[in-house]
Amino acid sequence: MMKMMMMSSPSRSYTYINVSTFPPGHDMPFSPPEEHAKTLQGFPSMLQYVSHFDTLLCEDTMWIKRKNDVFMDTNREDEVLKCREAEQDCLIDSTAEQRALSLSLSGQTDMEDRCLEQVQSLVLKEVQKDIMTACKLLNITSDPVEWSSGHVQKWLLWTEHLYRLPPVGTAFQHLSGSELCVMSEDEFRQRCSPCGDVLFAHLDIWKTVALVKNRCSPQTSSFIETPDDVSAEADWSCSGQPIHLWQFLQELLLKPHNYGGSIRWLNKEKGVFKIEDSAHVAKLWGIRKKRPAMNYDKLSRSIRQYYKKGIIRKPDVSQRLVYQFVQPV
DNA sequence: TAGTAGGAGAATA
DNA sequence: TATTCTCCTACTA
Repeated sequence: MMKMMMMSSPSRSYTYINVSTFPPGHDMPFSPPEEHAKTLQGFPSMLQYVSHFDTLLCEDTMWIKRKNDVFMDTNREDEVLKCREAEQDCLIDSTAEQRALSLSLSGQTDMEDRCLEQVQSLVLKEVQKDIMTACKLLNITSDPVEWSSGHVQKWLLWTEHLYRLPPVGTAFQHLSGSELCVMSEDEFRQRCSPCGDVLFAHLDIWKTVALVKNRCSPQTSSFIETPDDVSAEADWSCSGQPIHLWQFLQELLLKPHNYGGSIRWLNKEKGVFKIEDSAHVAKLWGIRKKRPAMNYDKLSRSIRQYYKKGIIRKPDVSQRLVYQFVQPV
């Protein structure tokens, strides 16, 4: 697993998962090495540094670094619990070893490697899900090598908005995905000094996942898609159908760890949702539909068109920015 | 000021 | 042709 995750880049590779919380008592004053801070520039503020597993713990993100090779984070509750359990086990075992002074250093390393592999497996699954969602929303393939220059621009805009990066402008204009993929981190920095390294890291995640996916057949892989995931992927990667606004909103709502700050359920059973960041949701919709002039005024007008069609309505008690799917999701 | 509501015509797939 | 975009006016919180 470790080898597979390292293969994508000649320098190093990254993957990530978001973690909303972390077990109390494991917090340590944050003092990341300089190269970590550099690589993590543009991501959520880093608050703490946990040395076990060489883990960087941020406000809502856990970054795990191992031998300069892998970054990870997650915020799915179930994955978080498993990550915690895996890490807790290692912490407990590690303490016992120190007290007993009976296990060799190599044995401890093996155990840590096993735990790390468990976490990595969860991480990769999570990353794949996120990438599938992004592909569906952007209507692009998951392998950056296959992207046209238009796809590259969509991905750049998307990443820029998702991670609140400074505008990339025309730094990567007219570049195809294959051209983008052979560029070094230095070239990224030269083209886009404020966030080139961050974009390089994100592209590297996509490249890594595409590489792992291509190398592992569904029969032999322990972490590639479940049957449901496969059908979901087929649905988004091959359909090419224009997406409707109500579908787009539902997809954002299905990824609360990515878009919870912009749109969230108030009552999922009744289909009631609230747009928290109207400008951001409109921007995302504009990117998806290649309508750079999209704003909330226009998006809300489109939502109101659904009133007559019986797709979306205002809830019984009308509130600003709150809507309700007539057919609960 | 920002959001809501809806009419009307244009653009797009 | 259906859907969405765009622009508009009027109104509300």
